[in-house]
This record gives sequence, structure tokens and C-alpha cells, in this order.
Amino acid sequence: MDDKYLNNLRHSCAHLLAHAVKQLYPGALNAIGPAIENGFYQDFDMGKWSISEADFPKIEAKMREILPNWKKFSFNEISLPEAKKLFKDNKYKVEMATEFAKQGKKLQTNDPGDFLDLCKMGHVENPSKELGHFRLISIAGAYWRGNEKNKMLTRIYGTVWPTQPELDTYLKMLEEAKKRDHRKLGKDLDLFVFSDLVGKGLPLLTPKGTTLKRTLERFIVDEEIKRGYLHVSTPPIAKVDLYRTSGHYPYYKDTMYPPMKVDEEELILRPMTCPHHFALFKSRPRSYHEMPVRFAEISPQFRYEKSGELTGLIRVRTFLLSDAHIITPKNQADEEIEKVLDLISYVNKAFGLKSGTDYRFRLSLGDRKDSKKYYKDDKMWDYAENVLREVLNHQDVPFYEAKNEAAFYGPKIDVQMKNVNGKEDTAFTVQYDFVMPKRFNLRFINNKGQEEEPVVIHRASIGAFERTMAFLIEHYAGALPFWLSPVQVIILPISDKFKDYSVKVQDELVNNGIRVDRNDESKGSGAKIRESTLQKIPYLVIIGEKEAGSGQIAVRTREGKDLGPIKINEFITKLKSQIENFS
RNA sequence: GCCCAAAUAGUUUAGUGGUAAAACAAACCCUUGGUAAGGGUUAGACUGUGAGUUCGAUUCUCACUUUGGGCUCCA
Repeated sequence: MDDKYLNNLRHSCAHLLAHAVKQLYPGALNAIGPAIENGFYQDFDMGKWSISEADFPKIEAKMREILPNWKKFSFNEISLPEAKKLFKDNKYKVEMATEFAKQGKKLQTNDPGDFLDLCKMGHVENPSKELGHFRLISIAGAYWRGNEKNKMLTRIYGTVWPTQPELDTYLKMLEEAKKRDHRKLGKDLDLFVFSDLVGKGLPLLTPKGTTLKRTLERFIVDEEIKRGYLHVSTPPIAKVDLYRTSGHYPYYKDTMYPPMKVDEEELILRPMTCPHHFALFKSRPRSYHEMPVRFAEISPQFRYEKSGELTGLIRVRTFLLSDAHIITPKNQADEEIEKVLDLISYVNKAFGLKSGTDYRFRLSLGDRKDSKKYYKDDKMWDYAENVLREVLNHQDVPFYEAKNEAAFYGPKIDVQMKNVNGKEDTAFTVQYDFVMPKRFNLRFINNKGQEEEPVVIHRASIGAFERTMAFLIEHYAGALPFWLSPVQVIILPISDKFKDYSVKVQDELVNNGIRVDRNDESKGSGAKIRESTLQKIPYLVIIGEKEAGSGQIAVRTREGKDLGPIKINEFITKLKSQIENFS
């Protein structure tokens, strides 16, 4: 089974859906209906009708009713006037036909027997036999041609597979994905919550969630200091003028919180840290001796994301970014970028993530024709894009190129990760910036005693903590590696009699830097084990008569493996080595 | 922002035009237990917010708030 066949299957099923909906809802117009990853969608202008997921059984039944009549798709090439006539009732088809004709494309219709549609090739041979294993999945609004100035159409998503078992497997996978969803696990494992009263997109981290965040924070700050970063602290609020100078203001106005007027000043919650770091850099003259200057900060930032775009911890309105700006002589930029990529791969390794399967590199390029979105300087863009491309090649990491994904001030290398719903977001980023140094008039004195303009590399080593946490929670289905687990060990006394010994064991572990909980509740050890396992605590230490007598502990893993009786010291040694190895 | 849906106890859910039911969690009591749920008792919800319809609303209608799915993988 190849991709082309699957695409044909899925696209054909979109036709079937279109036909069923048009029969059930006279006057509904079908727009586009392409195959997508794992399925298809079909857009409709529902006219006077309104449908919801509750109507799916009815629509699916209609599809099954129609299907036996669909013997074979037949094709006809037609002219534009013919198309306009045939589809005179469907303005979307007419619009498309007109446009395709203008582009010099051939116009075609297809017909599986009783449903003529404007369509190019790409269908199954024997629809009535092949299209049986489908399911409608969800309903959504989608603007015609993706433009929010156009009419909002109704989009129905569905999936279809060559065989029933494949359909079942896919549906089961969707169920499994729901269980890994960080929003569900965040609640179950008591990591974060949202509050109506606090506001949307503003997560509250619980003690456990904060422990996870703090662990990540200590890890990355220590690592960055080792690698020559200078950690700084700058205010999360600043005058609007700062962002006017940086040039961010016009580009990011829509995603910034509106300015606050205080006395004579206009202040804004910062959507990024760059200008603050530039101000710090400019606070005194810089010599080439101290270059490159690598300012890093665990930086709270605020962005007014569109309400419909907010998703759990993945897209929020305030987040903490492991931000840094490397201000470097131009001729050292490639070297610095390599160092950043090295840091990123170190981080991913510590997280147990693999390139290719868990994340991938994207070279995000600009668009020379779009001087509104991107700073106009073709030569610099060519140069910068090439530097990034060469660094990637030199590091021998696989990557793909994406046009029109750059920052306004330069191209970037993005590390892309997928969440359980298959949606991809940028986790980490490295950006080459040749605009800010000009805007801020950044200078250093080179070894010839002359002023020289540096370039800036913006980078997020461990990304936004909230988003990174979400990816990790989903990747591990909540069972975080030992070194990241908010509670690493839980002590479960079999009965009250062993409390003293339990406290002693706990103290000893805590004094060795292990995060330990104890469950003194007077209930069966089986129940306590179950609860701790569901909380995905890596190690359960069971303490009863035998242990208290022998000075040992009985250890069991969350996977159910019994490590047997072990001396406390040995256990601590083992745990410490796990922390060192990020396992 | 826009389309569709949802909102009931800490959590997961049930239910009804006459102010709500259960399970788990919690508190207390009994049980002092050995590797995924021991037993009992109690408490806990102005049914997201605000209006409207009604003798009466958690239930119907509207608005708002929040959450979830989606918003150019093109005929």
C-alpha cells in the first residue's frame, strides 16, 4: 500500500461525503475536499443548514447507502464556459475553475455514477468495493481559502482505510493519544491547572509542576554557564519606545499586550527579551576581547495569542523562555551557531529524544519578494541563509527547508516537535539576526581599534519551559525519566509501626538530594502501591517488619519490577548515577 | 477573532420544567495489613456567570466567561 493509493482512497471518500451531505442538506455547496495525513476533509457552505457532530451517524449512513452505486469514476475534460455552466450553482467551483483556467490548467470533471464534480485525477478504481472503511471524525470552521476575510465554511474531517482492521487500529491510536495528552495528564498528575478567574492561557503550576520546571531550569542554567553564557536579569516590562527602536513593534503589535500609561510613560509587558539584552550590551563600550557576549536569561514573556490558538501548555499567553542573545563578530557567527546546535543536541539527548523520530530540524527561510514581512536586504538574507544551511550540513544533521517561516530580522533553524494530536510546533530555535545590530547601533572595538558591527544570534536552548514540559509529558505519557520526576521516590510503610524507620529512610534520601514523599495512610499496601503507580512515581519503597529489622528497604518500580531488598546506601548510589546519566 | 461543541461535588460522570445521583478522592472510625482498590460513617454542588421565558429553571432561550476540535497538506 503506497501513499498515492491512500491519497486516492481518502480523496475519493471526500467525494462520497460531499455527495451524502448534498443529498441530506439541499442547497449545501461543497468546496474543496483533499486527502490529508490519516484521512481527508471536505469543506461545505451549508447555506441555511447547520450541522454538528451529532449528525455524523446520519451522514455516515447516507454515505453507506450511496456507496454501492459508485462503480467507477469517469473523467471528462471540459472548457471554462462548460464548467461555469455545469457548476453555475456553486460559486466556489466556478471561482476555482476560473482560476485554474487562468493558470493554464486543464479542467476536468469526474463522476462515480451519479455525482458530477469538478476534480482532477486521483481516485480509486473501484469505489464501491474500496471505500467502505471510513469514519467521520470532527467538525470545524474553516475560512474559504484560509483567508479570514472570506466566508467561514463548515469543514468535516474524516478518515478512511483500505481495511477494517486498519481503521480500527487508527481509531484506537486516537484513543491512546488522548490518554497521553498533557492536558489530561497535567490534571491527573497534579502538575498544572487553569483558573477562569486568572484568565485564559495563563497556567498555574502546582508544587509538582513547579518542581519539574525548576529541575529543567537548574539543568539548563548550569549547562549554559559551563558553556560560557552570562546569565542576566532584566525586567519583564519596558517602555514601548524600546520596541519601536527594535522594530518589533509594528511586526508584533497584534501579539503584544496593549501599552499601560503610567505618568508620562507608556509601558508594555515584554513579548521578547532581545532589546533588553541589547540595552545591557550597550551600557558600556565592548572590546573584541570579551566577544562574543552571550547573554542568557530565564525570561518571563507575554504574548497576546489569539484566543482560539491557546492550547494547554503548548500555546499560552505568558511563558518562561530559556532565552539568550549571542552578540558576536560576524566571522564567528557560524562557529557560535554550531555551539548552539551542540547545546540543543545535548539537551535532546538528556531528554531521551531522538532526531528524526521525536524532533526534526527546519531551516526557516524568508521571502525576498515580501518586503513587508521581512526586512529588505537581499544580500544579507542570502548570506545568512547560507550560513545556517552550511552549519547544518557541516553538523551532518538532516533538515528540511521551509519558505516564509523566518523572523522579520533573519532566517532561523527551528527544532520542530509534534504533540499527541499530530500538531507540530517549534520547541527550540536558533536565529541569525543582521537587523537588530543596525537598529540598536550595536558596536564593539575590534583588534584594529575600530568600531565594528556584530551580528546577533537569538536562541532558545530548552525552549519555553511550559511547552517543553508539555512535550515531555506527552512523550513519556507522564512517566518522566527519574531525573525529571517531581516525586522520585515514595515511601510506603506497611503499617504505623514502621513509621519511625520510614521517616529515617526518607530523611536519608532527602539529605542526598532525592525528592521523596511518604504515604502514611492506614490503608492496604496494595492500594497505596496502586495509587503511587498511577502517579507514575519511579520508585516505591515498601517498608515493613523485614526491612525495619534488617536495615534494608524493598524497592519496586512503577513498571512493577521488584528490585528486592537493598541497602539504603546502595539505593542512593544507584539513584545518583541515574541523575548523572539523565535516566 | 471566527465556526462547531462542552461546562453538574476535588476528579470522572448520571439526571430532571418542581433547587440534584453515583463512583473515586477527602475527614473520621474499625481493620495493622507484604506488592494494582479491606469495611463502615460523615461531610462536600446557590448545577460556569448574568439575564430572559415561566407560578417555578440545573433543565428552555440569549449574552458573556472558560475549555476542547479546527481555520490554504487546494478542483
